[in-house]
Amino acid sequence: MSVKIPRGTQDILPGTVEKWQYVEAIAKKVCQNYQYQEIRTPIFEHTELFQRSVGDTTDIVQKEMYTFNDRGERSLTLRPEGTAAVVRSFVENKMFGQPNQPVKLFYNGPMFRYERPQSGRFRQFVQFGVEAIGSEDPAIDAEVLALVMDIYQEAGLKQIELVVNSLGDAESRTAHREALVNHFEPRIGEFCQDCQSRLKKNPLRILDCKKDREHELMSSAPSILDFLNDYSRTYFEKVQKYLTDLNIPFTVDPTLVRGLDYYNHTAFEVMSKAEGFGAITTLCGGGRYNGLVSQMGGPDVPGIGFAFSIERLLSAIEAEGVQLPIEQQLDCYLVSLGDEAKDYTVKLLHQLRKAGIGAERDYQDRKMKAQLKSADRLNARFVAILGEDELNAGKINVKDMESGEQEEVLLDQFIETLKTKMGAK
RNA sequence: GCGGUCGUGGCGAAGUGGUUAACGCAUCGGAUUGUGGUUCCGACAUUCGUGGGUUCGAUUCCCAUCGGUCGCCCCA
Repeated sequence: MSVKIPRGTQDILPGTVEKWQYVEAIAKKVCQNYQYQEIRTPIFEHTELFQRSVGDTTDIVQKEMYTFNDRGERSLTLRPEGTAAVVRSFVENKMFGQPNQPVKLFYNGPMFRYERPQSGRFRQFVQFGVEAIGSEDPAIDAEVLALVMDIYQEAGLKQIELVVNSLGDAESRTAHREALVNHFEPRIGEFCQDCQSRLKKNPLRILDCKKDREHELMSSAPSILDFLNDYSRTYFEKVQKYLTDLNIPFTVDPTLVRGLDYYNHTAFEVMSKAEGFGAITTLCGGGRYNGLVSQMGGPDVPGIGFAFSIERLLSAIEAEGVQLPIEQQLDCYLVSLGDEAKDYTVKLLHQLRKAGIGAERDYQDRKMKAQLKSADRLNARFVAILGEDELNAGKINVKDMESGEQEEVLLDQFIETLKTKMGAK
């Protein structure tokens, strides 16, 4: 049996790759408008980087990492997310010393998680992400949120929802967590298995359990928003004010949790509301990570960022029925008949291309009818037909595939004529 | 890590324990010795994911395995 593609990975073939190029170009363009610059970091990092930043107890670190030892017995890991590496690079390259702060970066590249594939989930997937490191101004939070919503809007998505929450600082979170445990623990036996394990791991998750949604303890559970200290609350209110000023619709969801340890204060998700999108509706996740930079050995500078997967963006585009303007077109298809003409076509084709004209020919030695069929399939605007008769007369037939009109021109004037015709259209 | 479901030509998709595995699309050839997108005719799976078992005989039944797909945990 032949070797097949590894589980959870995919080939992106011509016909589909154009969609990727299109949305990636949009994302880069929007980042340029917001003055974010691209950063490229390695596909793999020292395992320790993710253990320390993402968190030892998270699912990502505990069961989803592609970890291996290299020949020097170093433990390396294919990156499961982007923020850790960007922060590592920020510290390692001393970007905190650059004149313009915050440092505003974006990245686009493959991430790897060992999981069972399902709708919207792969083992290798591409994340486009943004990080703004070095500012703790609610305005930068709003900017980052505006940025991602801009990308989705430019991509044509309408049925999306921005959900925000504040996780507060470490102090607020600890107090809230304690309150949650106290609230649920006495009657945790009435909840599902998942919730029972959530109580210790991440009690906040109990709140968005699908099975125990109706339990009376749910609605009476303490909200994180009641545990925010003055600074956290004011900060969150300012972020919301700015979003409102920017006319960016959003909803506050006090049960919104982020899966990685380093988040605090502003946390957010963008969800798709499109019909039939599948069980996983999160398109984008992000939040603030004050403290991560210092934890990685840098100065105590704050940061905020997000990441979305191109796969899910494209799924959302498909679910909403958005048509991307990526029609392929060919300027000129060269039809040749007879050995002499075919030989001549080699040169002519090259001349066309050098003149900036997209050109193609037949390499299967097929009949004229079949060559025209190919031209049609390639969506050729013009076809140039060169047979023995034309060649002997120093001429070539130029056919407009839309009107069907055909004109015989001198070979010497062929390229100029074609350019004129193309410009006229 | 757990569960549902599926696995037949390039694609979509019928089908049966038994000598030739429907059909549609696509492709290629011809009708039209040099003119496309329409039409007509013709060609196109020693083979039914892989391995094993039951059987006189399996693509069809059973088991295992791999993979797709959908869901759970979790997440982009």
